[in-house]
Amino acid sequence: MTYWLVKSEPDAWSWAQQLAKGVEPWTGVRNHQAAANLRAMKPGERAFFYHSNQGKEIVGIVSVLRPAYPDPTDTEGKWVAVDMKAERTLQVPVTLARIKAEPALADILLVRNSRLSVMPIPDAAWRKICVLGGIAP
DNA sequence: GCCAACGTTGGC
DNA sequence: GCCAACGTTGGC
Repeated sequence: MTYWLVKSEPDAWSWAQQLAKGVEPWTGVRNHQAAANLRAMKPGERAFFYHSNQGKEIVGIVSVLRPAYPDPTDTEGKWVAVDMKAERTLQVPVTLARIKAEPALADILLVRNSRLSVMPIPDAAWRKICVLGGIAP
């Protein structure tokens, strides 16, 4: 069971929209490392939903409803999408600043590689962020 | 708005 | 195959 984090610019797709819609295809990933992570996702695995650019905070949790399939927005057919389902909203959003202030979280890819949009999150970091977010892991 | 980090493109 | 130029992402 791997935990994940996915980024979305709230201008393009916000947590409020995800909550309202429930299930949404996660499309448009055009980076090989991120795409490899999408391909590794299994149904039922969970991911933090992070608002990039505006907010810069983890706001919710989604789960993988449908694993990797050809991204319908890719005409060449070489990239993949997954379907994400809204699970729950964090009691307290966990900001990037808060994460950076936490020595135990200094090594996560969100901090180490700010440009990666889909990444795995180690179990211990997942639990820590859930605590910071005011929810049970 | 700026810029660092990173990926991609194209000339050689 | 190297690397400079350029574009994009995303934090500040």
